[in-house]
Amino acid sequence: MSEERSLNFLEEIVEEDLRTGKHAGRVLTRFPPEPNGYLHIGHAKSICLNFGLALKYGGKTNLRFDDTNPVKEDIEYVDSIKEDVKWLGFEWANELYASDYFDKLYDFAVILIKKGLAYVDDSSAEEIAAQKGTPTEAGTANQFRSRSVAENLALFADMKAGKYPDGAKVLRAKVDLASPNMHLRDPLMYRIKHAHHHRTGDTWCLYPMYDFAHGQSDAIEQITHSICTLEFIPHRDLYNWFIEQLEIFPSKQYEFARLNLNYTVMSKRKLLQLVTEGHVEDWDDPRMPTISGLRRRGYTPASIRDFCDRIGVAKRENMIDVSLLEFCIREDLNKTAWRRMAVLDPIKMVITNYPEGETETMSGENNPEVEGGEGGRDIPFGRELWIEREDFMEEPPKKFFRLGVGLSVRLKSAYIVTCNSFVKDIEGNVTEIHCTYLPESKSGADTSELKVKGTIHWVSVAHAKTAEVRLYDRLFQVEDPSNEDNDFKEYLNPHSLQILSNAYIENDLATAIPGKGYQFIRKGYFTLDKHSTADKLVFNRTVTLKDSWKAPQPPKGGA
RNA sequence: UGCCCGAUAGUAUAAAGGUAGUACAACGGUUUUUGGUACCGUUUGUCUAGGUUCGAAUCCUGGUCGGGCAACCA
Repeated sequence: MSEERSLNFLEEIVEEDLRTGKHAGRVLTRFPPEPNGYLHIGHAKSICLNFGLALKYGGKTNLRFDDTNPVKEDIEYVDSIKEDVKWLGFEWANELYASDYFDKLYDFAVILIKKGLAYVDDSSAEEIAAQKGTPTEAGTANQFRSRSVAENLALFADMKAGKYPDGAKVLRAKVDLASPNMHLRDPLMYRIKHAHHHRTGDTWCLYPMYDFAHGQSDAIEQITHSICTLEFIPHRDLYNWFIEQLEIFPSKQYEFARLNLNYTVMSKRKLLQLVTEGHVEDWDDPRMPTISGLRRRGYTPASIRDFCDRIGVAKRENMIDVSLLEFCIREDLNKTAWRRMAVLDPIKMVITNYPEGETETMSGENNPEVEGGEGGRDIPFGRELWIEREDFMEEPPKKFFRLGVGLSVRLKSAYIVTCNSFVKDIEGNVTEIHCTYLPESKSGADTSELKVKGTIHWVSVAHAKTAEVRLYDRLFQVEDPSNEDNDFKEYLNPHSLQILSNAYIENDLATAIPGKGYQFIRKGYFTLDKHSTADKLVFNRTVTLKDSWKAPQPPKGGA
C-alpha cells in the first residue's frame, strides 16, 4: 500500500472528527433500508460506503430497518435485505428496527408537547397542505396550533389509545410556518394508521413519520455519521431541530449523490412494476440491477465491492456507465473462472482423415491466469465435433482468422485443421464442414512448425452434453429510461433475453458447481442458473468477453 | 420565479492558491493455442464573464445550466 489514495469527502470528515477527538475517536454508521423492496446496486453503494467507512476507521455499522410505515413493509423484504448484505461480505454490529423504538419515540413526542413544541391538528391532509403555503408564500397558522399543552397531551394519548380513525388527527411539530425550508413549516410527526405491523403487530395505531424516527433512531444508537442521499438535504435542518429540542445524542447527517447506472432503472417503484407486470421473471431476474439479480447473473461480491470503490463518492449527480460494472466482473472472473468449451450455436465438423470410431483425450488447464493452471481436465476428442456456426464463412473476408474453404485453424488444446469443403441442405444452409487434421500438430507436442492465426473452441459430438444457455443484454434501449418523454417501459429492450436451447458443452460441465463462474472460451463468463437441474443444465451468461473483432464494413452506398 | 445542492475529457473521480492526474470507454501497437488476458502508446477536459493574487479548477461577485424541496412515503 505505498500508493496514497486520495480521500473522498466523507473520509475527510471522519478523519477531521478523529483528529479533533470528536466522539472520542468512535465511528458508528448505519445502513437504514426500509423493508419495502429488494436491494439494488444503488444500495450496494450505500452499504459499501457505510460499512467501508466504519471498517476503515475501526468503527462499526448497524443494520437498521426503517420500518415506520406498516402498509408498505414486509418480513419477506427484511430477510432478503439481510441475505444480500451478508452476501456482499459485510457484518453488522447490531440488527435493529426503528419499530424497536416506538415507545421511546412516543415519549420523545410527549416531551415536545410539554415544551409547547408539538400540537395535535384535526385538519385534513388537504387543509394542512394548503396552510403550508408555497415556496414563495409563508404558511398560515390554524386554530389547532394554539391548543394548550394539557389538551394536546390528552388528545395525543387518545390517538394512541385508538379513539380516532385514520386521518382524523396528526401530531405536528411547532417550528416555523414562514420558513423558506418547507420541511420546517410545522412538519407531521405522527399519523394514525390502524394497520398491522410486521413486527409490532396491532400494538400501535400511531406511527411516526420518517422525520420523527430517523434522526431519533440515530441518536438512540449514538450513530456518529448518518449518511444518506442528496434528496434528504432539506431534511437536515429538521433532523437537527428535533435533536436539539430533545437534547439527545447529536448525530450528524451527511449527504452523497446516489448511484445511477445507464440502461437500467433504479427506483424500487419501477423495479416493482417490472416484476408485477411480468417484464422480468422476478426480483432476481438476471437482467435486474438488484443484488439478487446480479448474484443470479453471476456477479461476485468482490466485483460489486470493487465497482463501488471505483465509482467514488461525491455530491454531484452522476450516471455511471455499465461498462465499468462489466469491467469489474470481467477482471474478477478472469482471475477465478475455470475455462471450459461450449458451443452455443452448433454446426458439425467432420475430420475426414481421422479414423472412424476412434477417440482420444486432450488435456486443458482450468485457469491459465494462475501458475500451474489450477489443475486441468480431460477433454474427449473424436472425428466429429461441434463448432460455432459463426466460426465458418462461405466467403470469408480478409483477416477472418477462422474457417472457410482453404483456411486453417487450431482446435483449442488439440490439432490444427484445414477446411476442404462443406455441405449444404436444399435451402442453402450450411450443415456440415469437412476438414483434415495434421496429426503432428497435437497440442503440447506440435512438430508441424505451422503457424495459424486463429484458434477455435469445439466439443466432441460423441461426448457432448446439451444445455440451455441464456444470453442477457441491457434491459433498456436508452441510457436513461426514466428521463425520456414516454413511459419508461416503452424503452425496454425486446432482445434483453435470448435463450439458446441447443448448446453443446464439455461433458465435464455436467458437474459444474452452483455459484461458480466459468469462462466458456471465446464466448464469455457463465454460471449455473438457479433453475438448472442434472437433467436440464441451464447456464446464464454473466458478461461477454471483450471482443475487438469487427467484421469488415460493407462498402458504403451512395455512389 | 423563494430556498437549498451541484458544475473538471464520452462517463466517473482526484488535484486543500503552485506541472490538470487516475480509472472505465474509444483508438493504435506488442505478446498470445481464447480476436480474451497482459504490456505499451494515442485522442479528448476545468460552464461563463469579471475580480483578488506573482500565480486560480480551487477564493469572491454576477450569470448560465442541471438537480432537489410545498406525500398523513422513506
